[in-house]
Amino acid sequence: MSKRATTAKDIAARVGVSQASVSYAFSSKSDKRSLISAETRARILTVAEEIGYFPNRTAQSIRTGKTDLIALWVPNFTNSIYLRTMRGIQDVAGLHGLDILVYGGTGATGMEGVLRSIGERRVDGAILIARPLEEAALHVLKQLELPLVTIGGSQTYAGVDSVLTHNAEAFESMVLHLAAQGYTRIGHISGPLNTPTAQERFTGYRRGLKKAKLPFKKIWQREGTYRAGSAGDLALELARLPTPPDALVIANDLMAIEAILALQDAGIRVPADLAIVGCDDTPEGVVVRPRLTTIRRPGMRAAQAAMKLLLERTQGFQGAARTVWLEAELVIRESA
Amino acid sequence: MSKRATTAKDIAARVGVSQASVSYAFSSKSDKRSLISAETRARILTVAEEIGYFPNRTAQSIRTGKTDLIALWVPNFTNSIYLRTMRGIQDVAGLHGLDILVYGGTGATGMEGVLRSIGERRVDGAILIARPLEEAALHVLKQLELPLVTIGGSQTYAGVDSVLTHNAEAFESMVLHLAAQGYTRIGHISGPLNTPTAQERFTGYRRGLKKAKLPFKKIWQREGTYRAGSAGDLALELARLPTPPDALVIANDLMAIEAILALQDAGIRVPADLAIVGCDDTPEGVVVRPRLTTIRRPGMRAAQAAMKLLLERTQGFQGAARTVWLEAELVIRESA
DNA sequence: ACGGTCAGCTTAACTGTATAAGTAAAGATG
DNA sequence: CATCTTTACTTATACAGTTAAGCTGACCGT
Repeated sequence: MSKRATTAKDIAARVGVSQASVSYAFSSKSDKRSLISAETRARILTVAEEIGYFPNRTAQSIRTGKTDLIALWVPNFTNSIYLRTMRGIQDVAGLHGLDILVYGGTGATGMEGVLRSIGERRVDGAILIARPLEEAALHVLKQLELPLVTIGGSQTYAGVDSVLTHNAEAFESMVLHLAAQGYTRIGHISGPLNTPTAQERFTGYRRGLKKAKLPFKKIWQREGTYRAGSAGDLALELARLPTPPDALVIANDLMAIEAILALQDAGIRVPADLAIVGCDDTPEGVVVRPRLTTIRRPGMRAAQAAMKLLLERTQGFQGAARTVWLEAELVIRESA
Repeated sequence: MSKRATTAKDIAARVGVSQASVSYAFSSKSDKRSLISAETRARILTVAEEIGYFPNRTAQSIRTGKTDLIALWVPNFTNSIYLRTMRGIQDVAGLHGLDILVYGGTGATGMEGVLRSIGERRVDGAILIARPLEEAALHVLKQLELPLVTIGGSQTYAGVDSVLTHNAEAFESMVLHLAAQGYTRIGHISGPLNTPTAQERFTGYRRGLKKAKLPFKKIWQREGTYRAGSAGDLALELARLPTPPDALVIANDLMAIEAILALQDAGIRVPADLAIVGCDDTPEGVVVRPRLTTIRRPGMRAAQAAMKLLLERTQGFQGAARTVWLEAELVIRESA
């Protein structure tokens, strides 16, 4: 908004009509009453084109009460599944004329700053990807009476629509897949067990063992961080046990790949000596040798489901909070 | 904006002051005139907190002429360098109270839709990452008289601030590095040669050969796509030449990794038989064995530089268009 | 010829905020 | 003690649009 942007009034003056007519020219949705003649409309649009005039969406918002903006709050996005989801949300949003305000991590001003901004901007809705919500944050968001959808995180919140993936089931299936391949000593490296996702995956792993009638041995289980750095050592620890596991279900691809590389560096063959599976289907999984067998969460479909929930709310749906469950998919490659 | 959001007027009524006082309470920047007493201000803020009131930024914008919004137009973000840059921009923007509208690819409504939206939203500025701009798009953007910064793309546009990376120099250095390692038959797989980036990298490669006094052989050069799918075959073609190159400079990591994997599948050792280097420093490069030697473009610093240019413009700087050049960095790992 | 309808405009009243200008009371100054 | 400041408000207007309501003239049927 360098100098002074051209306004509807400018166009009106130039064409010789009232400002209201300019507004009608741009919004004419063949309504009940006749609002403007095709001729006048054409004259207005022509001049607008020449001058380079667009209606000011900000001014529109203040009158109509809609911003056509949705807030998207993502974790420090490095994980490609969030990227898929972001893309999906963008695509659907684009189809509905919505633009996206992206908030990353806790931003420069912290969680509170993000919430404040979301509130001040009067967005039409918000989507939170894989964000564990603290009580205080949830309270603020609810007070905004904002259509709100969470994606992932293995958790729902009272009164909030959410899209979740059947993670436990996927891990269960993965264990059954391993069992079917003949693996019998299946270990696990989890995420931080104070997070719901890590718990859920752990649960799925144990349910899988039970269904496959395989033993759960605490000694074959380790708690990791989901992050880079420690999974290699944990995998080596397990591999060097007197009775080592013959397969390892690892809670995400990042750790799984670290494990593969560390094992190989130590001369342990994957999957011959120790099979490895991960979860997330990151691009790196296709590059490691052996290619990583993993679980693909439906990022794109989650995005679409979330947008559907959100749009229904913005269009007035008032019912109770809903939860959409999506299936994850096994991607069988070479590491198990 | 479900029902009717609470407004400054509501707060005013509740506290028993005028709407203007509420406005002053929120904006009081110890200015020249005394605008509101600390006492009244506290009462107002307390009530606002209770009700959960935030000033409506949309309404503020229309009055002040600033949206505190910047548009960020990124390619179909799958490449991690764009992620680094996005993160960097977010961080800096956050520090200045700016929120980010993200537009991806050409959006659902195409390039025109994106431009229209940027225009209508009256953003305070726009940053375009690695977007080759068509004449028409550039025209529209200029007509908006919008602070505009491009990042990457090896191209500048008249009147537009830009941040570029010394790509040619980096490729030149890389060739010199290879020469220093004793490689003498250095080939190249480029990106699509109708793009400026691909040309620039090609140029750097040739300049490197010249400086190292090594021959450029057309037969050791192939044109790739930057995308997945073809680089493996091209690398194999080169490797099977009667006199094959002993090192390959490849225009990006994605193709370089494909090349490594394809060569290894064919029993060709990397780097013993054929060394490979890439460009971008993607996370996959750390996962391939041998680890990929590559060029790291300064995504974070590019973001910071771009924000600096943009902020200067939004704060009124009117000078001629500037170009900031950044150095890329060699990341020497194992593949060469 | 005359009231009625309706298309096609204009006028005016909003939207939520910032801010200039006005005002009443208290405090400072001579 | 009268006057001038200063403080702390209120009132009113502007921002750039939307939209209800009013107005005008052309066309219509009777």
